Amino acid sequence: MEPVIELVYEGLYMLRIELSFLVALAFLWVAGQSLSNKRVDPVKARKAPAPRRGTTRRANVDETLTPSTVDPKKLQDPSWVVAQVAALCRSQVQRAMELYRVAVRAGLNIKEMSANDCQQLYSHLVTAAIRVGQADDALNLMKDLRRFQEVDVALLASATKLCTSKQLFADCLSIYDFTSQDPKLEVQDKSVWSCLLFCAVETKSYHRCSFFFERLRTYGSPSPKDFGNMVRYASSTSNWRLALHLIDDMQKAQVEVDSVVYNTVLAACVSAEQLDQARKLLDQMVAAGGVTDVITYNTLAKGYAKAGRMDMCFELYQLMRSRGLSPSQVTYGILLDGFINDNEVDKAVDIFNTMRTEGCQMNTVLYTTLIKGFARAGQVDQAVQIYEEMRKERSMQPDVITFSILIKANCDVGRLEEALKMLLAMKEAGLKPDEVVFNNLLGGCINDCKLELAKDLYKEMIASNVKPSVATFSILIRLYAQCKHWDEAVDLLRQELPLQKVSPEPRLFGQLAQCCLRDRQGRRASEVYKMLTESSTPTAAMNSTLLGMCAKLNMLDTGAEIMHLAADANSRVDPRDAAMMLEVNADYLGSGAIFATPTKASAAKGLEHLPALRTQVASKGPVPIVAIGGVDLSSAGDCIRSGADGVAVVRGLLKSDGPEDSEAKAKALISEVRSALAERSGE
DNA sequence: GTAGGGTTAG
Repeated sequence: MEPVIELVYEGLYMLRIELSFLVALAFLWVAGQSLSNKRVDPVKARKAPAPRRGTTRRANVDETLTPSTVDPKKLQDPSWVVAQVAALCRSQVQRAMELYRVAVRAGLNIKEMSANDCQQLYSHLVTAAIRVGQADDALNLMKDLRRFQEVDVALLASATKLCTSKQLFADCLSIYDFTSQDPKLEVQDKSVWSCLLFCAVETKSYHRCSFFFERLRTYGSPSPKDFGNMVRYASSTSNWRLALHLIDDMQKAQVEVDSVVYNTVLAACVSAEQLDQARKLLDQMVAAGGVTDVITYNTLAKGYAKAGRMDMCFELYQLMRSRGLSPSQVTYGILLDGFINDNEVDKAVDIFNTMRTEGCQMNTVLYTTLIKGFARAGQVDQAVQIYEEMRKERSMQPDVITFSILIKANCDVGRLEEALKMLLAMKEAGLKPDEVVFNNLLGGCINDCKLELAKDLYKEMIASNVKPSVATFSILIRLYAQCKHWDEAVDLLRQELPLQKVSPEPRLFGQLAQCCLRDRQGRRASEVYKMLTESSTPTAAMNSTLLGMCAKLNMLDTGAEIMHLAADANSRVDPRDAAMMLEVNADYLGSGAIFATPTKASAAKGLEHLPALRTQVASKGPVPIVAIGGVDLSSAGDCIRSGADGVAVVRGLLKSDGPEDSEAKAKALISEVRSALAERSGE
C-alpha cells in the first residue's frame, strides 16, 4: 500500500499549482452563485416601498437590463415601465432613474397613463431617490409629476418622513415648499408637521417653526419631541417668553418635562438676560423634584457671572453644594473665570484651592482660565509658568485658545518676539492658528508701528486660508491710522474688504473717519464718509459722532461736507447736531442755508439769515438747497408755520437739475418761507 | 437635544 500512497502524493505534488487554481476557481464560482442568487431572490431583496394602491407587477422583471438598449416599444408601455422601475428601485436606483429618463425620451406618454400607474411610478422613484440621498432628484421628479397630475398628500408625506430620517433637512423643506404651492393640498398627517418642525429647527429656519407647530396642533397633540424642538427654537432665538410658555403647555398637556428641556428653557432665560425669570424657574424645578442637576446650576451661575453678579454666582454655588450636588470642572471654570473677570484674584485663588482639596482634576479649560487670570493681572511670567506646567502633563495639552491668550498677553506688554515664538510653538504642537490668533498678533504690531511684520502676518493669514473678519479690519485700521498710512487705510476698506468678501460694516468706515478727524485729515474723513454712503445709509448716531468731533476739533468745512454727503444719501441728521454745527459756524449759515430746528427759537435764528440768502439768489443764480433729515423742502414752510417740535433741520441745496429749474425752486421756497414768517408775525 | 476659557469698538 505504501508505494501507492507515495505515488498519489507525488502526483498531487506535481499538480500542486494546477490544483490550487482549481480550488480558487471553484471558490469563485460558488461565491458568484450565491451573490447572483441574492440579487434575484425577491425575499432577500431590500424591502420595496409599498405602492399606495393597486398591485405591484412582478412578472418578467429583468433587473439586469441596461436602459439604453431596451426595445423602444417596451419603453412606451406604461405597465412595463412601471414594473421595471419598481423592481429596479429596490436595489439599483440609478438604473431606475435612467430607465425613467430613457422612457420619457423614447416617448412614454405620462399624460395618458392611468392615475394609478402615474402615482406608482413617481412614488417609487421619489422615495428611492431620497433613500439614496438624492433629494434634489426627488424634487425634480415631483416637479415632473406636477406637470401631469397633482402631487398627492401620501407622496409628500413619505417624502417628508424619508428626508427627515435621512437627515436631508433643507431638502425636506424645499420639497414641502414646492408642493405647498398647490393650495388644495391639505396635510392632515400630524407627523409630517413634526418632521417639518424638526427640519426647520435643524436648518435654523426659525421663522417657520411657529407655523409648523400650529399646523401640528391642528391635527393632533404634540409629542415630547415636538415640544423639545419648539424649546430648542425658543432657546436659539432667546425667546424666553415662548420657552416658559412651552413648559406651561407641556404641563397642561401632561407631557413630561425632563431636565434637558428645563435646562434649555433656563438657558433661554439666561441668554435673554432674564435672570429673575431664570431664578424663578430654578425654584419651580426644585419644587417639581428630580429635574435639577449640575448643568442647571452651572447655566444660571454663568448667567450671574456674565451679569457681573459674582455674589449671586457664588451664593448659587454654595446652594448647589448644600443641596447635595457636587460641583464639576465646569462649575469651577465658571467661578474662576467670573472672579478673574471681576478682578477678585483672591477669591479666584480660594476657588482654586477648594478645587485642589476636593480633588478636582485640571483640564485644558481650567489651565487656560488660570493663564488668562495671570495675563489679565499683567503677570505674564506667571502665565507662561502655568503654560510650562501644563506642557509637562502629557495627558493635557494647550489648545488654540490657550495660545491665543498667551500670544495676546505677550503682545500687550510689547514682547512681540515672545509672541512669535508662541506662534511657532503652537504650530509645532500641530495646532493651526485661527483668526483670533492672527488678530492678536496684528494688534501687537500697532503700538510700535510694525507695519512690515503686520503685512507678513496678514499675508500668512490669507495664504493659510484663515478668513479675516470685521475684527481683523478694525485692527488693521487702527494700525494704519497709528502709522499715519492714510492711503493704505483707505485702500484697505475700498479694495481689500470687498476682495476678502467681508461685509462692509458701517462701523469700520466710522472708525476710520474718526481716526482721520483725530489727525485733522478732513478731506480723507469726508472721503471715507462718502465710501460709507456708497454701501449703506449712515445712521443718525454715526452722523452725531462725526459731526460732534468736527465741532469739537473746529473742522467746520469737514462738518459741512459731511452734512452735504448725508443729505445726498438721505441719511438722517439729528436736529441737535445740525443746530450745533449752526452755532459753531455762522459763516456756514450765511452761505445760503436755511435751518428749521426743533425749537421755535432756533428756527427763528436760522431765518434771520433769510435776507442774505435772498441776495445770494439774486446775485449768484441758483442756490443749492437740500433737505436733511428726511424733511422735504416744500414742507419747510409748514414746519415753520406750525413751529412744531421734532422737525429736522432743513438745509438748502438744490441740486443742478437745470439752472432755471433750480432758481425757480429756490424762489418758490423763499416765498414760502416768507409767507410763513408773515403768518407768524401776524399771530 | 442642555453648562465653562480667546480677538475689535476711544
